[in-house]
Amino acid sequence: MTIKEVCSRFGISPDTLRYYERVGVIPEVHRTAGGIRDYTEEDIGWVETAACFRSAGMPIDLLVEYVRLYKEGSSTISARCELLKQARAHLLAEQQKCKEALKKMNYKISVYEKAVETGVLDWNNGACGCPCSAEQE
Amino acid sequence: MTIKEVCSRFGISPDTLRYYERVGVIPEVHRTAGGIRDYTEEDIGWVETAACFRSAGMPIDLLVEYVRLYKEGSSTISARCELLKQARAHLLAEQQKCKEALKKMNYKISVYEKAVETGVLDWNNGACGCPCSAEQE
DNA sequence: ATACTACCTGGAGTTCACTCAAAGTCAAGA
DNA sequence: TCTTGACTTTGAGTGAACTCCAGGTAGTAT
Repeated sequence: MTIKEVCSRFGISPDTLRYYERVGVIPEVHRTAGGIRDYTEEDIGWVETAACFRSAGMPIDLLVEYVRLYKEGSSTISARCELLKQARAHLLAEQQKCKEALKKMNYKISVYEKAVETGVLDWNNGACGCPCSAEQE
Repeated sequence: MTIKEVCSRFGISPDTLRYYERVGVIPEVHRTAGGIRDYTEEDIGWVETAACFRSAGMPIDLLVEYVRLYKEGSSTISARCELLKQARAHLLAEQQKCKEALKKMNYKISVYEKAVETGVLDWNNGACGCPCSAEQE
């Protein structure tokens, strides 16, 4: 599979894919005799994993370290397991932050929707624990 | 409340707080006669909101635009409402990406935990739809 | 054989969100 | 009053993650 096909499949630019390979977010990709990248299913699996974790905000370093350990072979299995658990903690923290932001956001939107109807913003902070006191008008 | 107290309350550096004010993520903060920032409850409300949304990955521009509209007064209420809905969509997308990454991560960890016990990595891709074919060893 | 397009590399440039430094001011304690 | 330490501004510097560019090669269509 060409780089272009992989790009359109995952919504990543060719520059980004080459960058990922260069810094080690994914292992070296298979090439044609002429030196052009020809992604195997295995390569694509790595790209999908990298794209998934990156889109969730996982830092590059962590993915690079994982690939480094992977290349070292089965002696690093437990190290990789620890790394993944650390990565999971990171993701759970991100998810929690999203949740909190969404809670706050939903409250703000509900107040604004009422205001769009009535023309008056009516914050009711104490009741919801949402710190919107700064926005009384 | 001094800048230091606000910082320790939200885990933000003084530089970051001043930066937020400078670029307009939060409105101008109240000052003492000597020109030193003295955060009111209202100011703190803005900081909390900014910190919450920023930690969830909301871009600075969006928050700046919201504050800009807020300062323009009640004529921008419906515009602000639209902006918040757009922001919510952004957060929901983030949350979804976290969820997908966690699903993949949990599968990988489960495989690795088994491998740490047995010493053998045993991917079972077809069964879970998880693209881990790149990591068979 | 000749275009033409997509790919290659190495390295420089960009964007975002801070973060730091320099030089000066404010405020409390000895 | 002097010192000390926290605050102020302006502007430059940093790190992460791309993104672009120049100059060259691969592969296909005519």
